[in-house]
Amino acid sequence: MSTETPLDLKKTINLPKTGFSQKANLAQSEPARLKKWSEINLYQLIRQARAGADKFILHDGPPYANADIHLGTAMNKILKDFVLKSRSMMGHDAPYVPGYDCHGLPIELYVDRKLGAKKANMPAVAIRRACREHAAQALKRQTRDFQRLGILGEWDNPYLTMSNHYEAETARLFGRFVERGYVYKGARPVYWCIHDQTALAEAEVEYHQHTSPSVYVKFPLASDPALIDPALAGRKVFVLIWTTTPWTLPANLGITVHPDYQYSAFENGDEVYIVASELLDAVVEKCELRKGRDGESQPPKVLARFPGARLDRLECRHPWIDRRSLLMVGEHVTLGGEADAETELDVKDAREKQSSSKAGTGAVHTAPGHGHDDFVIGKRYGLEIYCPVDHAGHFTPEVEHFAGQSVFDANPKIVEFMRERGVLLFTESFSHRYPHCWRCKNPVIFRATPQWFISMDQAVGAVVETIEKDEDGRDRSNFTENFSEGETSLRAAALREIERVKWFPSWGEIRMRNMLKGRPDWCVSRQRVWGVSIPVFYCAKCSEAVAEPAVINHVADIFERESSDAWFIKEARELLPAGYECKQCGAAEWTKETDILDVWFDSGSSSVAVLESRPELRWPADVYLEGGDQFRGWFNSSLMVGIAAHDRAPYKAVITHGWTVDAQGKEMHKSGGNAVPPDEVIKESGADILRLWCASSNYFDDMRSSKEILQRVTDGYRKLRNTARYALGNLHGFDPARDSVAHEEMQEVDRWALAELDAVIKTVRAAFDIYEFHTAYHALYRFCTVTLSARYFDILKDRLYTFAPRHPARRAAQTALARIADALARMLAPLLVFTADEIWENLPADSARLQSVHLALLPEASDVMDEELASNWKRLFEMREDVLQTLEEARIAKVIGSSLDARVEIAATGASYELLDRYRNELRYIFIVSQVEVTRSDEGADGFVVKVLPAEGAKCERCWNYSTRVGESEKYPSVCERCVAALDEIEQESPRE
RNA sequence: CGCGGUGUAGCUCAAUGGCAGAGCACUCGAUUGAUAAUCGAGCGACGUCGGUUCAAUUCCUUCCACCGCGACCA
Repeated sequence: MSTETPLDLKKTINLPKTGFSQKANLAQSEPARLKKWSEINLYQLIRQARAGADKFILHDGPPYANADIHLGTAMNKILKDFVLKSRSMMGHDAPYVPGYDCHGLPIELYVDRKLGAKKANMPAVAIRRACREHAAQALKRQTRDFQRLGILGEWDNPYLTMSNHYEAETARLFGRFVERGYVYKGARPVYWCIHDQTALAEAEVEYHQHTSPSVYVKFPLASDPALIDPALAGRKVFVLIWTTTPWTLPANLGITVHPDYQYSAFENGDEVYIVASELLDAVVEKCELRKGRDGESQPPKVLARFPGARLDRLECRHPWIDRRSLLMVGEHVTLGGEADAETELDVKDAREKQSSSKAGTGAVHTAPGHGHDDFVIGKRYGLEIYCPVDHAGHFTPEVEHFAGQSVFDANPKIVEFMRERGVLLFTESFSHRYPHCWRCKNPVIFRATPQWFISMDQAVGAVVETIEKDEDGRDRSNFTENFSEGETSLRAAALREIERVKWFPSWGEIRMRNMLKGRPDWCVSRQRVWGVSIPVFYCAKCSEAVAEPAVINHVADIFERESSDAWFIKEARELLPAGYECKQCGAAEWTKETDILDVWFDSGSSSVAVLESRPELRWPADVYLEGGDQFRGWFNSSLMVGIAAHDRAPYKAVITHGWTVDAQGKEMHKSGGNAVPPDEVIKESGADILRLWCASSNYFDDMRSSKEILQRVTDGYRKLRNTARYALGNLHGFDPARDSVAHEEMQEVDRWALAELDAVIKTVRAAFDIYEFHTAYHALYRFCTVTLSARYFDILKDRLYTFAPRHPARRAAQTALARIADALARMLAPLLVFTADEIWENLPADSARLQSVHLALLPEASDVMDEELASNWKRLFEMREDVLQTLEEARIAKVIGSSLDARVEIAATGASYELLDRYRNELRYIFIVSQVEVTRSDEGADGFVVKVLPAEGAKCERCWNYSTRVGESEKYPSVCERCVAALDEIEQESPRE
């Protein structure tokens, strides 16, 4: 007892001690924690803990059940988990039912490829079975990966768009659209392979270089040319068009010009031609149109210039068919097509190429049955969607001169025919990129075929318009008449509803509105097998189509029991109500529609199919959260279905996130080497790192990810972890129930730290409230690094380490630490699900503590704000900056090493002096020096001057502070007066043997 | 080409019509009682051309770059 060694003194220091390891080892600890959560069924425990609370419904947008997850899908789900967990911790009952989008082309194509030639002999049901299996497998893998991210939800019972109930609901919702008169059947041009005789989806088309005949053709103006310009009165006027598909000319019904471009009418012989002014020279040169009225060569003489709008709704004649060709205006018109081989050339070549390769006249030949733009503008002008080409690519009999010929074979004949007729001005071979069939590699055509539509602009009224059917695409129904924007139209309702929705970020509404304003009718039919069949029947005798809600519901009930496979297995008769007869002709023989529904119709149905069928959910959802691509996708299709079902948007709020890009902001490509695969991050660093990355970035923008960025995130994680660890370590032996100190009895710095905590709590809660997780993260991170680590903890060390364990001042610090650690765990919980729970477990023993932090609520900020304390301490820390700077200078000058070697002398005046004087006895602890001397100086109104000297006295062996009183104690000769007192106290607390 | 978004230090984020803040990274230093830690100091930025204003990173405009959606490629 009399021979105390330094080692024994060291033992009287209260160093941090905790089971919370410095090294996270997340790759191992996370799976273990997941296992534990699964064993206690944490998701259900959370639901139970919030039973009866206000619900918060985040409705999951179903990812496509095809490939494995990538960074983007991981981020999407993590953000959803942030929302769910933060809302749950704000007291809501926030159930999560994840979903999967199972039908559709990508899976069918994948299965096609896998089946290869076998597919031809397989019935549709067998192909569907293969698709179903593929989807089931993919979603199983995705589920595993999503769970690994720490996302809690009903993973054992997700919603699948291919489940019986879902398919039945999808069919019923189609019936709902029918019931409300939105559904019609019409023609629409689609990619069509004349070799395979099938429609192709966009994804099945590939572009290759192709040589087509380029032709310049003159269309005689039928309207009075004086309507364009008086100078043209009485002249023979022609509009010049250019096309590389002469075979579409028999289907020409119009010519489109740009309303704002300038057009010129110029003389060639005794004729007058109209082209875009900008292309005048190029056309004249190409077609050699330099004849004056006298037949002599001359530069083109322009008779009039006018905007394209002047031509609107005038008429031309078809160059050889007795039919009008309507002049229309459209914004899609460009000045000249370009042979686009330049992408493969270098820039210099490309520039040269570009100027010489311009072709076109600024007046676009328009065949609504053979082009998408042509279709859209044709519809706007009420033109027929005319397609005199059959499924094999042959002209139908009504096409004079060319009937029965294949369109590509007819091309040169049409060119020759036009030359003979004198309507052809010029022709040449033209190489350009042209769509080809991905399977047979033949060039494809655009061809109007019958499709099912949902009208955006009117309730059509009649269930199905009677269409003039002649087997194959030559659909003569004219659904464009009486086209008016009704109050009850889907578009009007959608535009109304989006105003009621809260958009995060706010510009989402603008984007949605622009999208809704411009979108054409929704084509919901697909000529495929992997999806929900369009539940429509045709009378075998009179072709009457039956699309009745009652019949559709009858079919849906069968789907409910047997899935939509029933449509492919059963005869029409078995699917229809018993004894159903045709209302038109009384026959009872039926055929089934072979088209399936667009997958966007599937996923759009989810709000009704899921939210209304599960007791824990409700319609509408509080929030949808997806990437910006879903404005046109799921946000849109869900809105349509919501309106059809309930006249309401299915969501109260919509959150959108950006894309995951690389460090340069470029798109990530699997092959580009810049991709950040989530599974690798998890394996190397842990899911919490991935989650923290999501939390650290502003997801409203694109989210950059790279090695360096993840390294920064990992650094940040370590700082958070160490900060928590330090708090936990100093809570060793602290029992909050027994040892807590009342707020008034704490030191000011403790109360300051708790006030700072309150501020962070407010910031974090507010940020969570508006889904700004990065704001919360940065506030928490700043709190940990600056407030805690650099300031509070550093100041606290002396008190925590050297005071007797049960000293009230030490207990006060621990009381604050306990509150801080508890609050940190709660606030970090939505973001760092694993680590926060680990912190939670290592908090001081408390019998009332919940099993998991995820069962807890966010901390509340206390209402009391001590303004004076806050401003005093703000100023004190500003002064501290100056002191630290001066200390650094002294360190460089080798006056001191550690700051405890220093004595600080401050000469202050005015308010600075008042403040320093008031905290006179605290200053050495705040500045972490051994001695502080404050004196009043006379200079200036307010300010202070810092001087650093070596500390006086000797260094206390125990607390490392310098003191002139070291050695006063006989018992503890190497120790300062503070430590003598502390050691006496320790002695009393636990007398040594 | 159209619609929408973004552009602040190497990285991630702030703020603001009046000297642009933070943390990390980097450099240097201290410490060895948060130690594969901790503390300090230093370094470092408003994409571009104009305009409005006493004053612009902030408001308007041009252009550039990047991202998404859509259209085009006759």
